[in-house]
Amino acid sequence: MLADMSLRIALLGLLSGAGPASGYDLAKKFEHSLNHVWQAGHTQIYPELVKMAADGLVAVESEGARGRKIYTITPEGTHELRTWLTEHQPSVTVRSEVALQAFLLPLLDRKQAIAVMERIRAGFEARLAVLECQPGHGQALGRYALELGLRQARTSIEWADETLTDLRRA
Amino acid sequence: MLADMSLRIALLGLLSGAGPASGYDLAKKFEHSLNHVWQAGHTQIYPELVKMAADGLVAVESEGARGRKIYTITPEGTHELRTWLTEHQPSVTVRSEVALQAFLLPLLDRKQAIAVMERIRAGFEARLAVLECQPGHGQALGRYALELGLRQARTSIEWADETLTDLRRA
DNA sequence: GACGTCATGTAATCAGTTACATGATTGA
DNA sequence: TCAATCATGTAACTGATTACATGACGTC
Repeated sequence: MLADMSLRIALLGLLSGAGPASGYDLAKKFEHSLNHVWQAGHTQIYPELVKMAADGLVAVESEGARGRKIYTITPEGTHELRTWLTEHQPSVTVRSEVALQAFLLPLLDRKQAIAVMERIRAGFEARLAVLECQPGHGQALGRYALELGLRQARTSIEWADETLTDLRRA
Repeated sequence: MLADMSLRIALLGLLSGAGPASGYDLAKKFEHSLNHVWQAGHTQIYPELVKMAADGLVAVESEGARGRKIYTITPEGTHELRTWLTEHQPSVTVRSEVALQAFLLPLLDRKQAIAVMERIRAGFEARLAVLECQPGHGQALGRYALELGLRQARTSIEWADETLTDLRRA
């Protein structure tokens, strides 16, 4: 078993939850429903599907028009997915440019710090707007993650507002 | 200018905010104060400092005992840092294993889903405990980011609790 | 002298992004 | 016929992790 399985798991999860799909379809789903959870472009997805097929986790169900290849999850793939979900302790490596800017904010003078915080706030606001427009509130896959994203966005906006108040008062 | 400056910026920020330091010192600071914002080990930091010195952003101030090299930020380094802070629009690429598990949770049956959520909750609780023990509440650098981290951890725990209630009711 | 911490580095590998490349189909 | 979208891929590069390697200094 590989060390970092996240991309495979995300792909297996989509195939399991939303049925057979092509690499192209999966890339679209990454762009839309998965974007606040994990990211991957088609250049990463296509080769990964080939490797996963070689490992027996997925199989090409059929080849449609325009060379479209429909992948299905195999029983081994389903097993791998379940094992990861129930047994893998998720790592908590954070790498956030926003948090980094917040971390370094005290290096700036008051006026500049306020301007940076306002931009950060606007970013969170935009993110919240995107999540609110997202379907999947009632949808099976992704509804819990969406709720978490919404709450974190709202919390972040509150934090930005209070930080701005603090900066303006000082 | 490079595309991804985050590691450089983090190093410049630490040198600017906490004064001259060795690669070893900087690696320690990454482990302690920066860990909830950005991650980097010494194997990434040492070569990066060499490149940054070549680019004139930092300079070796002195060489101490045991081959210890003390780096200082240069005026060009300070300029690069300020420019990034005030002008760079932070990217919002999220890659969270926890959120991925939450996303895929509906694939599991009720009992398993509850067990996974309990583990996720425990993870957030542990994270909160670490952040609460962290100094830097009053400290210059990192206090805003710490406050954001604390709020997000608390929000995540609330989300986990309500999700658990929801799962148990169903 | 042995152990732990301080202190620096390289090499191999893996994950992820950007740029490049090709061709089919659909609709204006 | 032209443009947009569908659909797949490769190659080069950058960022990050893991494993390996070395040696100095302090203290028990």
